[in-house]
Amino acid sequence: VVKSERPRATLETVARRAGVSRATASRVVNGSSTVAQEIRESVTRAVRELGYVPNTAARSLVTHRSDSIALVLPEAHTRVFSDDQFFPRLIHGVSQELDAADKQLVLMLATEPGSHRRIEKYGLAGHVDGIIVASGHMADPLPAALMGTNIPVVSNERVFGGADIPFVGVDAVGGVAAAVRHLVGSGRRRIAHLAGPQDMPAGIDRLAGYRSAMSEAKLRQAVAVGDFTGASGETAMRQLVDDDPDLDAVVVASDLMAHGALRTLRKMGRRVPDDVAVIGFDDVDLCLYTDPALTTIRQPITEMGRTLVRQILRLSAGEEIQPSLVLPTSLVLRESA
Amino acid sequence: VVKSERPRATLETVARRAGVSRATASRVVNGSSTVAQEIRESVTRAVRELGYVPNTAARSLVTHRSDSIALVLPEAHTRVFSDDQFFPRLIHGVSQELDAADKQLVLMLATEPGSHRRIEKYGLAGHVDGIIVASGHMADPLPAALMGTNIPVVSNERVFGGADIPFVGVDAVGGVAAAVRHLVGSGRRRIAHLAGPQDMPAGIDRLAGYRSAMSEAKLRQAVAVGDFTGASGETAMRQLVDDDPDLDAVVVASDLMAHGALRTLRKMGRRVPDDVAVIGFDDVDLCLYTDPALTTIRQPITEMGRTLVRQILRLSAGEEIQPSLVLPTSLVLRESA
DNA sequence: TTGTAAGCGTTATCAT
DNA sequence: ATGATAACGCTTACAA
Repeated sequence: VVKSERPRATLETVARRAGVSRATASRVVNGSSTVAQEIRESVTRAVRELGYVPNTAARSLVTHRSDSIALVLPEAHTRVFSDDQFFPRLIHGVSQELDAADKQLVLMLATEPGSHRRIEKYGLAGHVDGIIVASGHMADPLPAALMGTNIPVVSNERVFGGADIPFVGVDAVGGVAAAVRHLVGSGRRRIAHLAGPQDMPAGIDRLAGYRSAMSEAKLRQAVAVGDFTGASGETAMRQLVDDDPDLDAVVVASDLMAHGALRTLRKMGRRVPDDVAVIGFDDVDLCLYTDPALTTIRQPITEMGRTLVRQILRLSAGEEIQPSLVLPTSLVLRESA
Repeated sequence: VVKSERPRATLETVARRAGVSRATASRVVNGSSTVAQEIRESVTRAVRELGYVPNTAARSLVTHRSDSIALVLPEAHTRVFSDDQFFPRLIHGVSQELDAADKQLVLMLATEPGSHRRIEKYGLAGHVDGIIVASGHMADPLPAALMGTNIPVVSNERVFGGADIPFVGVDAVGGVAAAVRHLVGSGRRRIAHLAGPQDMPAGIDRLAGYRSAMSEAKLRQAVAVGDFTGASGETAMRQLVDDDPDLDAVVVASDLMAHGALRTLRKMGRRVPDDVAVIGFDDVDLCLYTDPALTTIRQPITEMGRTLVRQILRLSAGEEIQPSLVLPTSLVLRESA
């Protein structure tokens, strides 16, 4: 098969073939309403016959838009490349919505401080119409830096420190509180929390939800901190049991840690849920396969990705948006609680 | 804080400030060697002071390069959004290497046939300098279609049907064969294979490795087919045991399926590895946390991503490349075999 | 070694 | 409703 190296059709070619000016051809391509039906058709035909596709470089040179959105993910962030599926699900949602809007997705993994400058520069350069930053730790300098450039930015977490970036989050506080209430409702009283890192909103909010529901129920609080990994879940769980051998429930800040907690509980001879009820957070596939199947707090990651895109698109279109949107979480009941 | 809305610096601005022509400024920015030291410095200074960043649209309009590479992933592909980590790891490797080359990563999820045309068109439009397709099934029409456009394409799997696309794969055949030999070497004789889908190279090759090593060892073969998910691993394992209650080992085509197989074996009262040895494929995080920890065949996904990028970059630079590269797999011994 | 000037393929302004 | 024409910001012959 010989490749047909026929030079790519340009608007000029299309115009000539349709017997109109380049301007008119452009109007048709961009769906302007001020073009005669007849002419519109002949241009459309020329486009089809020539296999014309607009040159985006030329287009964005004049429109100052790129029709692409950057998604920036902190590479080092524990959760990103572990198997908690946050990353793939987020991308999935973002990609879906971007597709629908016919925009491109530019993915940037931020190796901690190294590529920050590169990303900032890229944003500045106007190569993208907007940036979605999936921030990890609070006080991550990147989001604020990005806000400095006058390109639209949204985040998946509220970010402290100077800039307040519009964000789309999930109601972790409410989710954990609901989980605690569920436990209280089923008679549990010595309910501990296996928390995530306290320098990330994801860790902080879940703890806050626990504290609020526990003090509301006037129960004594017990907290151990992990780093969202399975291994940390194992050790933190051991500590929790050592501190209070009579504990009868634990709400864990991630499913991976909950999985670790389950292992520890088995090793320590506690039956789940009979002796100790366990509730995770995230709702990853693994929940179905733990023994027993893990009750968990589900957060709608894919939906978050979609919403994030809708927000950044509005922003880049110059519209006003709500500074924050919080998506609901839900308790998924399985066997462990 | 008032945003300084000072218009973005252009090459013109830089040139004027440095007291040179636009052409010379361009030369400095692009690292041409034919510029006097002194001038180079003053331009560099102007660039810094003005915060100049080249406009890529303008640049690619004239150079016909975009300095970006597309990574196309089949969205529907079971493995992509399950938790086998193929997807994140591949992206990780791709991103790393692209960063190093200062190229952008454009991510496209291909909703099965829907967005194929869109992607093909995008490639055709020359918006990217090259495309990496992570093909799922063989006979996926997309890779071949992309080969039709004269933009460079590489894949992670060999693809049949017409076009032969340069690819970077992993030695699944050798990996599984090595696993079988390991089992034979430790005295196992009734070794079954829990295979993956037979319309994907990933499923086919692993089975081929099994068959080759088994016939070499002159052992009777037993195969059941799953779809790479944990649930399918459970049912296929049950079938395998029902067919041969005395089986003493199983090589599974994915860790997720192996996890399912482990559950079934426990339910059926088989001890692992005492009664039945189990070996998985992939080496996901989960392997450390199964009970017992899963021995598995590790494939270097991240490295594959990096290599894929190196190949596509060469191709887009007009260099010749080897039509195929196969990365080694390795057996990771844990407790299950 | 440096400058001049001609594009690259669009969109957008302004006439007509 | 349509057509000239001037940008958009850059690279690259070609001249000097």
